[in-house]
Amino acid sequence: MNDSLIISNEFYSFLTGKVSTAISRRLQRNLKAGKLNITAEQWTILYHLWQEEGLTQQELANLTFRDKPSITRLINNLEKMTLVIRVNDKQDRRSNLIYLTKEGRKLREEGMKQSLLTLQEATAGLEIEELRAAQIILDKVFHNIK
Amino acid sequence: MNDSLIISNEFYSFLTGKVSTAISRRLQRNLKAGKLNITAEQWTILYHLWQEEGLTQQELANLTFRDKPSITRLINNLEKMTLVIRVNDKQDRRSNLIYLTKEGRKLREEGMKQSLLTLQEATAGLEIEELRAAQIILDKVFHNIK
DNA sequence: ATAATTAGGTTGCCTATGCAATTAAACAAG
DNA sequence: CTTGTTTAATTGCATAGGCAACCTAATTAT
Repeated sequence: MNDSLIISNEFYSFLTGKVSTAISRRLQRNLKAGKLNITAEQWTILYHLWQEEGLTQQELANLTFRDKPSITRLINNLEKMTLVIRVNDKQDRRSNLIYLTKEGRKLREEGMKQSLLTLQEATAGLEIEELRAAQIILDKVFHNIK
Repeated sequence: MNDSLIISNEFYSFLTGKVSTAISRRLQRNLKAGKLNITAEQWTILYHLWQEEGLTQQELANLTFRDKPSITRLINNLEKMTLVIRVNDKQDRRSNLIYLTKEGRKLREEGMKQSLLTLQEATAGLEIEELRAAQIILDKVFHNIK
């Protein structure tokens, strides 16, 4: 058994979600503490819309690494909550352009605040260089299997 | 805006599941290619049982970082598939001890093979030292927010 | 002993996800 | 044109997840 096998179990458990689900749950808790009634997944959609509105569902799927049906349902729920609206694209009638409602825009400040807090909690005591190093390694992993 | 904010977006997207969902999907595909009709989540349960049978559901919950209801349902499905069985603990009648069936044990070789393949695909071209470094950093993150 | 608390599991409710199949619009080729 | 292909989105089906409430068995305290 070589070195890569020796470390595999531990490393595997990290990559298969241990850390990311912990972060996701923490984000969820922080959002709730900030009186935001949205899920962590809904946050990822809103996050991109807070940066740029009028994205198509396909673009949101690419940005959040989900499949199209997942986006359809997330947008369904966000629309029910009147945080976003679908606007049919006049240029390409197959596409929906997703816009925030006033209500959706109002959540931006608190949403960004709670996600930044989550990030700070997650990376407390870590050096910038460590974070960069981890990012580079994870990036390589992602490109291997994406 | 300080350094930690500058890198936050990228790093955040990695931590919130980009890499782990990619691995999970790859594992799922590899299991299927190996003719194993189990989900990646079921694999994580079987993985621990292949190492030690007779674990309680609570122990499996701790090992896989899931809550108890999630384990209840995973075991329900695995039991329906006749891969595991619940055995009521005579010492502590609150607990179920989970054992593999013959059929469940038979999946071990192929299951481990496909997960090892997935790990190798994910970490191709990476140095052992890089993996160790990433593991240490992710471990710190996990301990910050677990 | 008995009451109060803790611990293991289950159920209900709601959200999220992946895959496969489908519809409808856009585009390309003949 | 019109046929064939690609692309955006939706729907169906099945699994999985968290949280809260609950039940029962075990443990602790009085």
